[in-house]
Amino acid sequence: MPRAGLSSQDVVAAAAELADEAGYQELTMGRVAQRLGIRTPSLYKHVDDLADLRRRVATQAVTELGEAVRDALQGRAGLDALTATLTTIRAYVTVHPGRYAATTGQQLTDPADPLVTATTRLLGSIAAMLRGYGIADTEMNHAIRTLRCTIHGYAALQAADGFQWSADADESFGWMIRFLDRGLRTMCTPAANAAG
Amino acid sequence: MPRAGLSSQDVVAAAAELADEAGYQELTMGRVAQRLGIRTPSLYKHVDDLADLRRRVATQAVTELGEAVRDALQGRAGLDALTATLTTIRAYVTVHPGRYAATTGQQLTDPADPLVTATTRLLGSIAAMLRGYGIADTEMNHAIRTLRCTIHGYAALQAADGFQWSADADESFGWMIRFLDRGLRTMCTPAANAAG
DNA sequence: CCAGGATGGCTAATTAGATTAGCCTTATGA
DNA sequence: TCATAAGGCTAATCTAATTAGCCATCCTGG
Repeated sequence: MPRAGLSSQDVVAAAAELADEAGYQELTMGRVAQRLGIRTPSLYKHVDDLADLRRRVATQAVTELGEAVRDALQGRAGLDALTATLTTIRAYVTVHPGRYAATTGQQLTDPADPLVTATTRLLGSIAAMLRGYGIADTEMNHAIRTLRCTIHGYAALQAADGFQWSADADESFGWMIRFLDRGLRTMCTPAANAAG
Repeated sequence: MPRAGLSSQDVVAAAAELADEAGYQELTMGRVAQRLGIRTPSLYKHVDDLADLRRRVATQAVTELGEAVRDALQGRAGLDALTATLTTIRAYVTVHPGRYAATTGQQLTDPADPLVTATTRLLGSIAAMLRGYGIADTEMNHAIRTLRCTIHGYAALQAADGFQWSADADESFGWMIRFLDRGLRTMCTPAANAAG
């Protein structure tokens, strides 16, 4: 019988597509194997187990997202860069809800973990974007974490049920961007800090 | 043999405690039954299935959170109210990570669903808090959604791994509150809106 | 007090899904 | 050419959810 000749990458790719198409809860060893045209136990030649597969899908998602954001930031600064970042992330999660869902709930403990590396890279792009706002180095960590919460919250809610937010979801998205922009601009003026 | 005499509430309460203590991924029918001193199939006299149990835990979490926030907002306004809201939510998620984890990934489609009702109530408290900032009615939905994303993002990350954020997690939390406060204050001044 | 249904527990059995053990063929490369 | 690693397979095991059906307890009305 002809050999399929799969790599771990192929398995993860199939799993990612399945999660996007059928929902993250449908990401099972059986369905991934079926999609690849092999029997379930054969998957274990390529991934350790289901937890490993899920984590690899999450890693792929954060990696792709990081690359998309990095590309989107080319030549942009300030509000333009912020808008590009959030728009890119929204587009990614809309197209790949299953992949993003794989990232939620993952632990980020081991520094050598590829998922941690990918996350660090993505946060690095966000840091670069923030630098254009003149955020002081001492406050950079706080700003990154704050933005990360908002972005992750938006993405997680979007991935979970795509927002029921009736017709004005786009307006709310735009409002959120302006809100973040104003917050960043007022947080980095000495006067505003003194006033706080 | 003596009857345990359990109600659905008892089962959900046991499940919620288990999720907090052992982690959401350990929330299984078997472990809940064990904790209640009954056999697994007996649980089905009180809940439909595991998905139902998970959803009930999520509903309890959002309900408790809504009540805590409502209480914390008594007699407060502006930055004081914002701080109280976020501090309350952070405290809740720290004590009850498993319950909060149950809320992530739940669909909010059916308006008659208790989880949707509880979520609406919680968002209502946040709306009341925002009203103190003088947010225009036309922008209230945008503001609520934006704040919801930040809060959910923070809570989800906190519930997932409790933040690795070294020692200055408290400072970042304070920074985030000030950031939101400034954003809300500048978003509701006509001058700022005209400038944007 | 007693019949009788509803309730809430149980055991046994089924199902689905993950995982492991061990076989066997293909591909590869000394 | 043949030894061997890699990658597929079947069969079996294990865990967890779920269903079927039994039986004791409880409560209620006569």
